[in-house]
Order: sequence, then C-alpha cells, then structure tokens
Amino acid sequence: MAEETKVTIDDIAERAKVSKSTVSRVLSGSAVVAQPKRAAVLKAIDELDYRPNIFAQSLASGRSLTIGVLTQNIGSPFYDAILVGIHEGLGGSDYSPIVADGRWHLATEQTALQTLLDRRVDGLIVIGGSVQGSKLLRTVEQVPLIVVARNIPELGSHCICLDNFEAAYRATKHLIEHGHREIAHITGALSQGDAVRRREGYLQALSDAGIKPDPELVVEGNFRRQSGALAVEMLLTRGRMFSAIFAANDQMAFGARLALFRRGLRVPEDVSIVGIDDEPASAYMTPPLTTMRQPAIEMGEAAAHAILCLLNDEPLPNLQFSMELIARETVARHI
Amino acid sequence: MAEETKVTIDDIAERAKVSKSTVSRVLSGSAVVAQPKRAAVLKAIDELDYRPNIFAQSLASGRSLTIGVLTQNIGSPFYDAILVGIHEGLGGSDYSPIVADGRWHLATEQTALQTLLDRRVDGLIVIGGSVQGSKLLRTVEQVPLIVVARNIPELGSHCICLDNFEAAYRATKHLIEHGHREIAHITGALSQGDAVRRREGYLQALSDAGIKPDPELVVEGNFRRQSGALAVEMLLTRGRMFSAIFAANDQMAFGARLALFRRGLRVPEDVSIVGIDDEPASAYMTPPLTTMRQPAIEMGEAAAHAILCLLNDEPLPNLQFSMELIARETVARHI
DNA sequence: TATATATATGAAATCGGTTTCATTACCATA
DNA sequence: TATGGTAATGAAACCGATTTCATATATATA
Repeated sequence: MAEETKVTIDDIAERAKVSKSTVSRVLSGSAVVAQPKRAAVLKAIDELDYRPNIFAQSLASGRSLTIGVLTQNIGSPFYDAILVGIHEGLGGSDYSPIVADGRWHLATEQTALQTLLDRRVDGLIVIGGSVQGSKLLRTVEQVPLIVVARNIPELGSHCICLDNFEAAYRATKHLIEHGHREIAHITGALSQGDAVRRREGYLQALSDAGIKPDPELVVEGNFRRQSGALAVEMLLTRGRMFSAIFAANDQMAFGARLALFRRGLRVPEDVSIVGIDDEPASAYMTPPLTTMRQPAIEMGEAAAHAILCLLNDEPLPNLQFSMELIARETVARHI
Repeated sequence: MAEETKVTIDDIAERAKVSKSTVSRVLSGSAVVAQPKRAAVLKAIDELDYRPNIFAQSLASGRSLTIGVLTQNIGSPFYDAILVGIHEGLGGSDYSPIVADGRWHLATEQTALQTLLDRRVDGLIVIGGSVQGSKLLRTVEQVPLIVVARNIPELGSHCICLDNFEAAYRATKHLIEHGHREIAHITGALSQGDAVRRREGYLQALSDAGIKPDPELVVEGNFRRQSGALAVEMLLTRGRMFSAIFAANDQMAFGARLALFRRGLRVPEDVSIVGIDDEPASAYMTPPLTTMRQPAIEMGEAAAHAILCLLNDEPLPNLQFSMELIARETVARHI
C-alpha cells in the first residue's frame, strides 16, 4: 500500500541503545528499568511512533487481549443493549471485544463459539443461547466464562440473569391488582427456558389470585414484533374475552399494540398491556408501555467487569440483578 | 485451567510423518501436496483436533483475518442494522469483524480507530463518524477502507451512502403532494453533514413548490427520540400552525409522535409525519410510520463484500443505493 | 540414454515480540 | 577486605505458524 517502514522493537532497542529485552520491560512494566534507560526507550518509541505488533505479543505471551462475545441476535434491542454495556465495561481496559452472532440457531451458535475459541480469546461472554450447559462447561476449562441473560445451573455463580418467573409473576399480578381477570399471555419461543419460566410465572400469579388459567388465552410467540401482532389476531379469532395482555417481551407488546390498533381496540381503555424488557423504544410507544425493566446495559457492564476480575484472579463482584416494574400508561383499572 | 495439551503444527507433522511445511501447505492450500500425504495430514489434524494458532499465523503471514468496524453508536437501530449486514456479509469468509464504538465523540472515535489499527486489521469499515477525511485518507494507505453512511468526497468510490438531499426532498414533496403547506422540520444534529443536507432538501422542496420556508418551523434535534419530543413541544409553544412534520430520522419521528399524543393531537388526522430510515420499529409505530427507507442491512452487507473484494484485488461492485419512500399511515391529505 | 523441466518436499529463515537465565555492577554486612 | 545478596541488563531460547530456497524425484524431450 505505502511506504510502511515498519518499526519493530529492535529499532527501538537500537535507537535507545539498549537490548530488546529492556524495551519489552518498559513496555509491559514487567520489571524495573533504570530511569535514564527507560526515558531513552520512551523517547525512541515516541520519535519512531512505534506500535508493538500485537500478533507477536500474543504469540509470545499467550494472551490475545481479546474478549469473545457470543450473542444471539445482533439488531435486537435487548441484546444490543447488553453489548453496549459490555463495550462500556471493557472501555479503558486493554481488552477489545470481538462479537460473534449465534442467530438463535444451534449450529450457527456452535460455529460462532468455535470461531471465538479459535481466535484464542482470553475471556468469553455468552449472551443467551442454546448451547448445552455441558458444552459450555467444557469451554470454561479453557477460558474464563461469564453467561448473561441465561441461567445455567452448573455455572451458577458465573451467570448474570434475573428471575424470569418472578418478573412474569409480578407483571401478571400488576394486571390482577388493576382488576383484570381475563389476562391473555403471549409467550416467547417455548424452546427457550426464559419463555417457559415466564409462562410459569404468569400461570402461578393467576392461580395465586384464584383465577383459573384458560389455555385459550395463551398463545405462543417467538419474541419478535410480528408474532405479537399475530398472537392478538389469533386471540381475537378465538373469541375468548380478555381485558389485558401480558407479553413475554416488549417487542411482542409492540406487535400486539399495533394489532389492537388495527382492530380499533384502545390501549389501555379496552385492553391493557404489560411487557418485559423496557427497551429504549418502550417509553416512546403510544401510549408508553408498562413493562418490567431488565437492566440490560448494566448487566453487560457487569459481565465485562466480571470477566476482567476473572482475568486478574480477583473475586467476582455481586452479579445479582432484579427486574423492576415500570408503570407507564398501558394499564388501566378494569371494572 | 486444564490439561490443555496444546497441539501444534509440529505434532501434526510428526504424526503424519511429513514436514511442518507440508502441513502448512495442506492447511492453506498454497501448494499442491500429494494425495497420500495430504490424507495423512488431514487424518492427523482430525485425530488430534488440531487448531492452528491464529497469532502465529498472523505473525507469519501478516494477515489478521480481521476486519475493523468503526461505528458511532452501538445500540442505535440504524447503525446496528448496518452491523447486522456486515456480520452477514462477512459470514462464510475467514474474516471476523471487530467493532469499536466512536460514540459520536471525536476523541473517542480517534482512539477507537487507533485501537483497530493497532490490532492490525486487514480491512476497515467506517460507519458515519466525524474523523476528518484527511485522516482517513492517510489510513487508507495502510489498510483497505470502506465508508458507510457518510460521503467523503476524497474517498469517492469507497463510500456507500445515499443522497440525503434527495431523500429529504422527496419526503417533503410527499407531504406537499398531500396538500400540506405548513410543514415543520426537525433536523438532526447540524454538526453532521447528513443533517445539513436533509435540511437543504426540505428547504428546496418547499421553494420548488412555491412555499416560503418559515424558520420558525424548523427546530434542531439530535437524531434521538427525546429530541423529537422536545422539538414538538417547542413548535407548539412557538404557536406557528403546522399540519405536518418532516423528521430527519425515525427516532425523532417517534419522539414527535409521542409528544403529539400527549397534547391530544391525532396522527395523521391533525398532524402528518414523515421520517427517514425505516428502522424495524417504524412499521410498528401506531399508526405505522411513513418514511424513507434506508437499506441499512444491505448497505452493511455491501460494505463487507466490498472489503472482501479489496482484499482479493477484485474490482469493487456497484455501491449505489437509494432511498425508497415507504408510504404507510402517518400522512393524510390536508384540505 | 542423456539432458532439461516440472513437481513435491523438507530444512531453515523469518515474523516480532516475551521470558528465562546468566552476567555484571553495586551495596551492605561480617 | 572478603563475601553474600540484590538490582539491572543483555543474550538467547521460545511462541507456532508461513515462506523461501534448495534438493530429490519424476516426467518429457532430444
């Protein structure tokens, strides 16, 4: 491409009249170097605008200064928010994240994981996903691992996740407390544990309130907007009455809200809605969506910090988070 | 961490009874290897589950198999959509993207750029941003570069961008054609060229229709939802009548829509809205937002393909994209 | 059959650092 | 003054691949 007079550590050593060992030492601070020499080295580095070759560094030291991030769906607000947090949390450290996308597809996910491992990441953050815990367990022997937004019992303390059951329970209870009894539920993809647990929380809240769950009122979605709209259509054609909808995430709540709009049903006057996530767009739905807030950015940051701790053999900080009910304007009292 | 009997190329060579040169050759396909030996090597690789050390590869070959992506705002739907496209476009190739975030902050952006360069990326994709063209021009001498969502004249053919002037012109014209004459405009952050060009398109469309632009009807936003809401508040307090709003992006259109809702103004009966971007959420606004579609994912994919072409010394494909009007339900005829 | 050419392979150099180990210089203690 | 210990430094080995170059073998040509 161009002149590209590559400056190497030897050039610095020569110019500073020291050995490359010494240059390496001032670079990494791995040993004390006499002040005059250190100064000479620094000066040479500056004058030649020297940039250590990261491959050579990695090869020799065995560290890549890279954190692998395995996400499931780039472009999804919730997952992206976690990524934001991770970037944030890694900022200032020497580590750069390198993210691979599993696209909620097992084979893709495994390939992505392998790619990350092949790149010899120093740490791994897995967001959601469906790779078996056992496989991850094997991974954890190779590289420090933190799991976000998914609970893997075997990995207990290394998981940053929330109580999905409880979140759903509280969301549903919120509706019940507003007088609703016919509460529909749009589930997430039931192949995912989170979706199942949320449904259980919903069911439990109903029975605790003495309401007999009606199977006709729950329809399976897939966590995406469109499925929320479809679900409402289905609910409506089934003909069962309902005064409220608990959607397993905000995306589906948006979809549901649009479908209701199409049918001329008002929110919240005719139908109340509660979602889960509190993604950035939720506050700007019309009307603003009542939802259970997942602190996605904070969780991402926590994951980054946790990985850094693991890398420095420091004890893990507290990784507990909980959901918070954000009562906005999509829930009305039902008479 | 564990047993970790690292398998190296020498182990493979030994087991397959060939030299490491030969192993390297079958690995990279850089030269013909006799069938029996090739088979032996492959067998050994498989049996030992050998994974080449990427640092050693990179150090020796000078290639990192890594594409740097400099974005400006992880978590923003539009930018994230481009990232999705890039991931998509790189999938299947041997290259992995590594993304750094400039956060629309010059110093941060320069640091991020330097990080990417220090990591010796083989190619660079810059999304938006404000680093001077001249600086990028110097960068382009070090590494193949593609710029997305920003036009840098000096880099002409390496830019994937759209005609913002025209998009704004057509969006405004769409409103005019529906009988609107008092059309407000919420600009983006005017420190960004895109925002300026969109405003110019808006202004031009007005004058071409013989409408005298009213400075009171344009308010500066910053491309974020909240600024859209604020802008509407401001417009309303100014007291100037307007029957339509052209927002420089969808995010601000969402904000505007919420503010109108708060004031009891109906969309589109009382006020029509047009945005720009057509981000995924736009189709789920209530009512669905009329907007100019930017093919973000496609642009990201094109950027990835273009970089790959550059890397293979192939000619660049066509990088022309254009915006398309997506007429949904936020524009009504004004009498 | 002798010679030229092409093909497959291995030995060794190289990429640019880190790290071990030995050496030297210096200071404190006996 | 002799001895032990410490601190700073350089030489050289090493990390694990790619690539150049030389060599041996096979094939084609005269």
